Amino acid sequence: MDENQALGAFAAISNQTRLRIVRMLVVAGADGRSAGAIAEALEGAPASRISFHLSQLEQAGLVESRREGRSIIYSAIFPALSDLVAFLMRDCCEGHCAVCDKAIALFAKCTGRPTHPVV
Amino acid sequence: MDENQALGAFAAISNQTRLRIVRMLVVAGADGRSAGAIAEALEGAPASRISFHLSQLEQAGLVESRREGRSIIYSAIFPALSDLVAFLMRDCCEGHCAVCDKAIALFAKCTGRPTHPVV
DNA sequence: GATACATTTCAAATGATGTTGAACTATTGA
DNA sequence: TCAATAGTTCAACATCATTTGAAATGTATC
Repeated sequence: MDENQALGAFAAISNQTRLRIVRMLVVAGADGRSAGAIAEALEGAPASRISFHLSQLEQAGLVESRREGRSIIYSAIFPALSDLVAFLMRDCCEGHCAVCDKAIALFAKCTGRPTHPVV
Repeated sequence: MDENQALGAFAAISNQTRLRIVRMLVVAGADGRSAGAIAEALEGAPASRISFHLSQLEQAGLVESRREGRSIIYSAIFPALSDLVAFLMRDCCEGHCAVCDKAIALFAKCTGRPTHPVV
């Protein structure tokens, strides 16, 4: 992850609607959630607005989409989230912080599947 | 950390100058860095601009400042950073992701001091 | 192949953010 | 107390992001 990707990703989650979507998709894991279900969870939001924000998130590399029948299913890209955290905390305390190093390494192992092996 | 604090924090680090400052202060650890030293590292930036961004970061709760003689020293607020990460990844995979839970718990232990005990 | 459903695209209006230099405040030391 | 150093505040200007409904696209079902 380079600086521009990180800036795009942070800009993406600095909007209320988009932050809510990302958190929703983090909880949903690899299964993801359809655009319609996302819009419904964010009650009162017109479809065009959700679509705009979903495409911003996809642009930022934080979520991906796949078509399933009439629906489009969005899911979080977990490696992108862990890279983002790593970008922010890298070289913490002049590189002498073993605790952060460990946390960064652990985040890199989250795949979005609850069944992944516990390290 | 509530949603509004998280939104403010993400907005803060979605600007190039501010992201560079935060990363610089993450590396610097608890010692921090003076406003002048920060401006110098970001060559070409007028003092008023750095000052504006530092106050935005302080407003967002990500950095704090203390006066030392003529200088004002800024440093990262490490618990705020770890809370921010936790806010984003909380309840990952419907709460069934032991790896993320572990990583979140570790980040909470980083104090910004390279000498803190390795857990 | 017509209809309903799920979602995206578009253009116009609105609102929020970032940059600049000049003037201001606070601290130190001669 | 005067000058030098370190940062901050201000107001004007420029730029970018968000919301909206209406129209368009792609997919399933009758």
